[in-house]
Amino acid sequence: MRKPIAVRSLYGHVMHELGQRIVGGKVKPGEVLPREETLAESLQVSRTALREALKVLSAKGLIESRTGVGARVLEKRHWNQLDADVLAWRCASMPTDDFVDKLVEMREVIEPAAAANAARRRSTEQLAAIDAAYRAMDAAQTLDEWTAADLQFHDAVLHATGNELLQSLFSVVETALGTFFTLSARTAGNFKYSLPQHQKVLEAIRRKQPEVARKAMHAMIADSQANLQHSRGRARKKASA
Amino acid sequence: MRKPIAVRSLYGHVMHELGQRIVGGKVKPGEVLPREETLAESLQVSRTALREALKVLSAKGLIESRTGVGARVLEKRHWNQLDADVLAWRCASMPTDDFVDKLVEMREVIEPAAAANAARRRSTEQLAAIDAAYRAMDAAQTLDEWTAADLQFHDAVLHATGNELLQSLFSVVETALGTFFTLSARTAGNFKYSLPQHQKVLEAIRRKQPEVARKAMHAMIADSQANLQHSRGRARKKASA
DNA sequence: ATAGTCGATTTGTATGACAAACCGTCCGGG
DNA sequence: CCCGGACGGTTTGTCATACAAATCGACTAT
Repeated sequence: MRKPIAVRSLYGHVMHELGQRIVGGKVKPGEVLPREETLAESLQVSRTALREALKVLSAKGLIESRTGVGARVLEKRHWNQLDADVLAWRCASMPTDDFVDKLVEMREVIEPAAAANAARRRSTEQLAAIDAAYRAMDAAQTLDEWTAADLQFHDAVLHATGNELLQSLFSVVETALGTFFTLSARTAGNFKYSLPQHQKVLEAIRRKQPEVARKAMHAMIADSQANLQHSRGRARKKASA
Repeated sequence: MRKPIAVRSLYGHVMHELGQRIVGGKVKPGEVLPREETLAESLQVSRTALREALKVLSAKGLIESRTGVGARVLEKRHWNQLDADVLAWRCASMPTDDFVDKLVEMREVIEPAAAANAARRRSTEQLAAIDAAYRAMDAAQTLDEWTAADLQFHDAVLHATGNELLQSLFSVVETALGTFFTLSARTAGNFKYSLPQHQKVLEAIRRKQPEVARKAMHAMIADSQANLQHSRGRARKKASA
């Protein structure tokens, strides 16, 4: 009796399975899922476990259960699009260019503003955290180390704003950076190319220069976007060749 | 604050009760809740209903259940701060000045950027929706009508960005506007005073002038913030008198 | 033709039972 | 004395079953 290593709880498995089906478009908004008893049987779990999964999906705004009717898939407009799971499900298959653009746009809204606020209000400890992340990026030997340190850097900047609401948007930044690493052309060859840009952000926050920090962060995002466009072009050419 | 739903499901009641206790600070991060059987008894529900509530709270990042240990309240850093329920619970009692400032800050990050993007990309239908909301604000006779139309206006602007991730931040804007209406000094006397500012945003979006729209939205938020500061001053004076 | 009623369907809640994971304790060996 | 492993109590995780409540559609009476 072997169990997968990445052990998730039973209900977690069910939730992911159904969540991916919905977000992936296998069942469309307006449709109703099979009745709980049937679903539970087809997923090999008890109705209890299934129902807990449905409750959480309902909390994420994906479905709505009504007695006598069933669980209906809600319109995308009701989905909790910023939820980490929902974002992950949207990236489960290769994300569309359209979606990547929206992620980049979110970064452009969030991160320059965050950098500016961080430059205004960062504490000494918060600056130290950003600095530590920067040094970890500098010291990174592998792509994995770099990725982890990069995420830590952006998280530390959000944290330094002192606004926990802003920090909760990290799931968006995380997803955006994740797809960037997946799609980007340069990551394989020279994954450290954006280090100087990170340094500029760090220094601006250290010196408490909000507008400098904002522009530095903006430049960094714009550059990574250009990078994406570039690799997109290559992918196109490759596909049509 | 307004009550969205009159009758809630049983598990919904339990979830709100526990959610408020946690967010309100009655049980602090690190503490563990009583065991499920005890909690269920004290809340007069079955373990089934209680567990569904706990699952959803867990999905919102408020608690973590581990077998053999119990349900532990997580650090605030893990909370899903952008969740509509979590925001509502933070406003359940009179929100702290600190929290209101953070809400305003979020608006300053989100809405000017959204207005600019809306001005860039709005469709004819999306513009019509913003226009309709504006006219509803103009025609409002009561504070309730105004409030509803105002929310609709800001939602329509977010929608017009065409970025559903951005639109999911409406819960934040909604909460911010809600506390504004609760706390603001001017709402009682002349609740329509911000109509011209909304008109400027509308016109800029109509004319597809991103930077004009951004500045108009920014001015609107800055003004409402000033308004809040003003009523805060009065509240202070009153309290110390 | 329409309103009201009834019944079939599906979710909501309750209850009891057991499995699985966790924690502290106790015990034995070094 | 110190330390590691086994053991048992505690708590959550999952399952099975039963019934209550809500909903929708069809049928009936007027």
